[in-house]
Amino acid sequence: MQLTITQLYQKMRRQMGPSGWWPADSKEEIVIGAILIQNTNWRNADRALNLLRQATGLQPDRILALTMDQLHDLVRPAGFYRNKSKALVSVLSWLARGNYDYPAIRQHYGSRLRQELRALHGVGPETADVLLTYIFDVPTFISDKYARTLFTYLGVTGLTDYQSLSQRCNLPDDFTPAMAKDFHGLIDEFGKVYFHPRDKFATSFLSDDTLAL
DNA sequence: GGCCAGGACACCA
DNA sequence: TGGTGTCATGGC
Repeated sequence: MQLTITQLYQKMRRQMGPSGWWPADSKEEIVIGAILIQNTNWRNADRALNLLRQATGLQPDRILALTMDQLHDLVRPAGFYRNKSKALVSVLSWLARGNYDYPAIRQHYGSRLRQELRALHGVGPETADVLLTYIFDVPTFISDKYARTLFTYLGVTGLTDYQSLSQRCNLPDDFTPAMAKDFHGLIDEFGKVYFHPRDKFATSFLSDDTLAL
């Protein structure tokens, strides 16, 4: 069957249930996790997250009070620890300037919020969209590797990099923040189950479907 | 022992 | 404006 974005979301939601994404106890934990997870498996990112939790309770001001050597040691298990430490400092100190008042920050920057996020060190196109969706409640389609693989699986061609899909896929206006969060979670959970390195296109409940963008 | 994981950036032409 | 190299760890 030929599906729209909304129909695809509904079908995945029916088959898989709520994704529960992003699993975290606070928005600050999501911000930190979004940086630690970059190009890294969750096991390693979670190790670093737990080291940071033990050391600081994941309180941004306590993280910003660490020396760079201390931060490096905590972030190390996640890999790219120099880059990620620098990214944590740049993003958390920017949020600190807004007193971690996310609605107020969103209000202040308005439609320029994404470009402000992109200007922070360590925030590329994907992390910016993750922060928009999960921190600022701006429903955004996150065209990460799993999304591109899924959409290719559904017959969409030419999805070579992040922006190739990002430019073509906007969420319908009726997508709420909760739906956007859930949709991304479902896409990534689907990818983990059905897209293995050796068998990228396993049989699934979407095998007979195509997608219309 | 190579490949990969919920990317981003510096450098270069 | 794009293409390529680098950043790092741990599991399989």
